[in-house]
Amino acid sequence: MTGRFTPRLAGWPIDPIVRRLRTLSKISEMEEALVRALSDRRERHAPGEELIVEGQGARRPRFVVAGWAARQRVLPDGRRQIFSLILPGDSLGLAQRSAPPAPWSVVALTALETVDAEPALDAANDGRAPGLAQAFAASMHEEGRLLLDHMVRLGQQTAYERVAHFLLELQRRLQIAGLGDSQRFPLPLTQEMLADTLGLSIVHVNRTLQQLRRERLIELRSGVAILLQPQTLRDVAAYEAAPPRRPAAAPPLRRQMESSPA
Amino acid sequence: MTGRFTPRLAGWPIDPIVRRLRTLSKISEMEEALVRALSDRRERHAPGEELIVEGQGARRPRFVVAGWAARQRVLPDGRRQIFSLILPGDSLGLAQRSAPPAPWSVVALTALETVDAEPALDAANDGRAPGLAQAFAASMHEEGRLLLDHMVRLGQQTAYERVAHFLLELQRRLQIAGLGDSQRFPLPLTQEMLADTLGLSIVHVNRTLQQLRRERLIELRSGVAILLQPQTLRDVAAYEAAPPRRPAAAPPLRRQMESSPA
DNA sequence: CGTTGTGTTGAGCCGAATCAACCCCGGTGG
DNA sequence: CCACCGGGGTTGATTCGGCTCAACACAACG
Repeated sequence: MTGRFTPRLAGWPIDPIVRRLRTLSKISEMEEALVRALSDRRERHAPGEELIVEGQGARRPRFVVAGWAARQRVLPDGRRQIFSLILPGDSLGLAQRSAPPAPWSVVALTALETVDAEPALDAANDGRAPGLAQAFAASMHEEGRLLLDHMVRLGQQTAYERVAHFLLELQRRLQIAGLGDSQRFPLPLTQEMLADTLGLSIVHVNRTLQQLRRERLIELRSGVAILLQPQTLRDVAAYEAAPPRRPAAAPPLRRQMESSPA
Repeated sequence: MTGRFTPRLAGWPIDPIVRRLRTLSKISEMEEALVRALSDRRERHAPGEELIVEGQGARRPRFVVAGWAARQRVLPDGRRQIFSLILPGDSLGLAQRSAPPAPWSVVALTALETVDAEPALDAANDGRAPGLAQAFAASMHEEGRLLLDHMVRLGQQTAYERVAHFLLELQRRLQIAGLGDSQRFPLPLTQEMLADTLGLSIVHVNRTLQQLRRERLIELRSGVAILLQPQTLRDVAAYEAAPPRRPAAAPPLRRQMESSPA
């Protein structure tokens, strides 16, 4: 389904999770074993299935082993905004244990495989797995950072910049999970999903992707994306993978907003 | 500075904080006293001052007593996106104690007054103030919800909807803090700040506000906003103050994105 | 009294949405 | 085996929301 990238190392299906956690914190042998043991409670989800329903009490925390999901909200008139994509190795509902009803839903975009993260989370919370605890904390911070990145895309960037920036984000995240390399990665999204993510129309996503292909910056074939010129993409998208460092522009102000009807 | 709304009850300057915490959780007498005692460590900030610098280690947690601030990021080319406004009663850096460098900055938009929240946070964390602990947790969830609301505005709504929706959010938050009522509230923002918040140009913010005034939905005078027809605004903005409840549209899918160069 | 910041207004342009076909492909069922 | 169907991708024509540019008004301030 997700192409040649997904299974790869048969026998180590939860590898993406371990790989990602390792980049977030130092994980002990015991902790890794604990995570690998999660594969017991595996679960499959069909595309379109809602793992978290907006306004409902939280479900149990899960890790995504394979497939993609989306955190989203749908407006009364049918418009939908995808807040973030949930990729293999990502967690889901970690912070929602004693939380109020979620103001968003999570739906499977592709065929999806998850495992119950509760045992790992418990171990982290009661001090048995400090490495995991730190990794989970880091994971939640990363999530927040990605959310803000996305907000900048939506609020400030052009379609061209948005697509470039978003592809770079996917490349980086998927490489961390052990899927794809510094250029190629699986991209099992329809243009409609991309549109709902990036706040663009389907047609315009299509044309923007074509422009990027025409300019030989990217290549798209059968669910696989290739960044032909990652650096050029980073330049056009003002993409910075790591926490940036700037001189800080602090705009002052004097008066308040006034209105005089002309 | 912020007009007739800000000081009001001289002698109870941190009232907004207490009011807001009360709506988030049940607060005991002792906890309230603890919060009121924070006014010791008051601090003033000039407009433009950066309370949190992007990429820097966290500063201590604070409550805003009076004035407005913004959580924002500035792009290399000068564009800036304001992620959220921080109003009187709001907290600042509650979750950033043992956190990595913030991927955003916080700057004072008006003259600002804050107090050190550390004593309250400590009391909440070590079990002395369970009510505060719950209020802080709720506060962080609220913050996340507002962030997602904002993302929907940026990604899916028109300028007209965005402005209406945003004004409604401000009205609700300020009323909770005890500033303004169900219609009027202080609005010490320049149109440029509004533009950077809503992802619009200054000129277009101006025209959109004028349209809302022309249609007699709002009124703006010397730093005070009045929602003349809140319900109409709610309708046009698809605004829901409380966690919504929908039938859930789950879009299925089949194939992956394909590309055939025509 | 100039200067600066903010709000306002008009003209023109452009990025992106909309509308409407059409193609290709895989699946289905007669 | 093939006609049909539906989802996804592509394309052209057209519209339009929002941006840019440019000027000007007004108030606060030094």
